Amino acid sequence: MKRVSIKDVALKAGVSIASVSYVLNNKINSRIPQETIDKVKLAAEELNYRPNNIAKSLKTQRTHIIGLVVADIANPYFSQLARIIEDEANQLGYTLLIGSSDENVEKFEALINMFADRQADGLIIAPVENSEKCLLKLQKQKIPFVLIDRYIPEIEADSIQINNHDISQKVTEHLIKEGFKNILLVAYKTELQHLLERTQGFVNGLKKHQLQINDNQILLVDKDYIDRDIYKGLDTTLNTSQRPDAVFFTSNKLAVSGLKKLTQLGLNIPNDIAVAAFDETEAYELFPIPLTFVKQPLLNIGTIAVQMLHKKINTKTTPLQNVILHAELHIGISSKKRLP
Amino acid sequence: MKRVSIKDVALKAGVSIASVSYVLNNKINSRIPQETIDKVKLAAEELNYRPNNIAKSLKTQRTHIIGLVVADIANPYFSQLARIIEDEANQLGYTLLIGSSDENVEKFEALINMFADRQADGLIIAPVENSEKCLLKLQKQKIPFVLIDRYIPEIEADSIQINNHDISQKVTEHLIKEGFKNILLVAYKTELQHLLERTQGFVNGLKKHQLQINDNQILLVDKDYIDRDIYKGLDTTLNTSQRPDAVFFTSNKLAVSGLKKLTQLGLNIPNDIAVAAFDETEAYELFPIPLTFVKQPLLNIGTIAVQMLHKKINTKTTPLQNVILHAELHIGISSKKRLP
DNA sequence: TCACTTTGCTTAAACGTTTAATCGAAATAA
DNA sequence: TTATTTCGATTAAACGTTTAAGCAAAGTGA
Repeated sequence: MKRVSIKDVALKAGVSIASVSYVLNNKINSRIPQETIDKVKLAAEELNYRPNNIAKSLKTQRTHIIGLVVADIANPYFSQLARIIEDEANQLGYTLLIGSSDENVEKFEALINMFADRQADGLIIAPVENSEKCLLKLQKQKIPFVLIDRYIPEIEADSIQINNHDISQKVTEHLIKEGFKNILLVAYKTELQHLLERTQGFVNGLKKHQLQINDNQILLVDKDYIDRDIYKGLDTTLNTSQRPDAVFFTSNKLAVSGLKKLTQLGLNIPNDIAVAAFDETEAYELFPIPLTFVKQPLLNIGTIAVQMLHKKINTKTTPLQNVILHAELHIGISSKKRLP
Repeated sequence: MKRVSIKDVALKAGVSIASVSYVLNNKINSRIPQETIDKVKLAAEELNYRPNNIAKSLKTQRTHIIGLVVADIANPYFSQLARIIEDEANQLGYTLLIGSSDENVEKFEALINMFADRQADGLIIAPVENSEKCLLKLQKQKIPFVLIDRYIPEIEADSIQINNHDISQKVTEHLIKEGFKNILLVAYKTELQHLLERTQGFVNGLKKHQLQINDNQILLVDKDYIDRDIYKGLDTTLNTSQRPDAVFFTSNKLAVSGLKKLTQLGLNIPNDIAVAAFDETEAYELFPIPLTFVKQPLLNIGTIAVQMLHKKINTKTTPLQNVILHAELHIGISSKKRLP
């Protein structure tokens, strides 16, 4: 039982395949009378015709596919974002292809190549470290893309970011205003710009309030050994004379790992140690007390990303756009100073 | 700057396009001498030739695309599973297309149609309620698929399930053995077979131990109003004379919502009320005490699903397979009887 | 009436592959 | 030498569309 093609419809309607194509695509320069239109549509209906997208794509050079490259689709941050992007993409007639890079350049490049080979109309990308050449190649190939979550200073590309520096400084100042003197920052060992900005925001927050920064006030964590590094780091730092009275985790995964450890240590939050975290995840909801966290505007990030990409796909020359969205600080109990 | 095609390679290598195709696909009936092979490969390399998958698909009727239909990619259960499936699919040379149905038949059917229109080689499907006709249609179209997580008794299809009934009965009996007398089951208001089996396992667990089941011992929740129904349900049931001393949540979302509520009510777990949950999610890790939960073999579900599908795609006549995998009961503190 | 435009529709090339069929030259066999 | 086989490669059709170009018939204006 073969698929029914435009040819079969043409035969049944008693017209040429060109006419069928024109009718079915509404490419009617007012040269096709209603009668023919009806004939064709009826035939298509009766044969239950479904257009062959592959043939269509071969001819039109459009696939109506958008590729999404995230670090890990199993990470709630990215899966929530992916869901938003999926909906918006479908809305605009695209199908979404998703790939996880694991923060690994080789995998990243393989994904990009795969999407390029599949001739995705455009890409939404959370770039990894050292992906500059790969992105440059993409630009050379004239495949439209927009960067999300992260951005690469060396690359002039459309992007959607959040105010990483400012919101981090805000978190820091919030903790300072609450009266915490010795805040520990837990961050990734990374060169990713958006994460460096979070650290910089922290540093500038301290500076602004004339607080000195000592060396072990920033705990750097290897992304591949989060639990190990955080457990060890917290163990040692909590035993120093300069024991921190607050911790600021700069990602959801760091926060989850850190909170587990603090709980295991039997520390009361915020009485023994205050906590602020980045991102929002279901996990925070089960923490015994409401957490203070930075809420990213995921809905905006996702929908704007798709819309920007859509525009780029359809009009070759769009001016470069670097959108900066604002994250919100949600203040819970975890960052409240204990009453003396 | 046009894409380089097989034609360009042929020209550069000084051979016909057929030869190029044969060489590049290793379709060599030992009729092509090494010299030509080298020539072609060199030319392809130098021109940086990338095959056009669309043209390839048009000709071969294979897309090397697998479609995955889940209820919601933002649900950790599905995003974890999706990640596993993505990796295994890539391993076998497929690209993964993901769609979320929101447990809605119309969206479900739209997704299936979209994947069919894109001529996915096969589908991995978590079917929704009332999707029978849609799945039958898929069978008629001879598109290979395997069902995961759920299954539809009316449809004879390949599937991968877990032992929902038995593991639920095991959870129930575990609670009974711990000494809990009045266990509340929190379940979805649904006809989905795998969820009914969880309830049935609970009922049979009680029966086996000669415990009677009274009406308000099962709290049915509308999936679209989880928080509302659970909050109200727990409020009322906790105020009855037959106050439950343990709760068994039959999904991760139900558990997260319920645990939030129990915490808000200031109840101590397990001293005031014991808890067991289904599925595994990051959120459980931040709950103050280790939870008792049912751990599904996600890695096996995902990899076996892809492998089964792969086999079905490549050999038209594979016997129907209904794999049943075993979930594990992880016993934490949340289901421990308080010492009297 | 004739020239020209409009209308309605068709023809045919093209998109980039795969692959069966074919073909000439060289090698082997008779 | 001639017939046959093998080797190495090519030709051309096909996959299912889109779309520029073309064409016959009808309509219009002078």
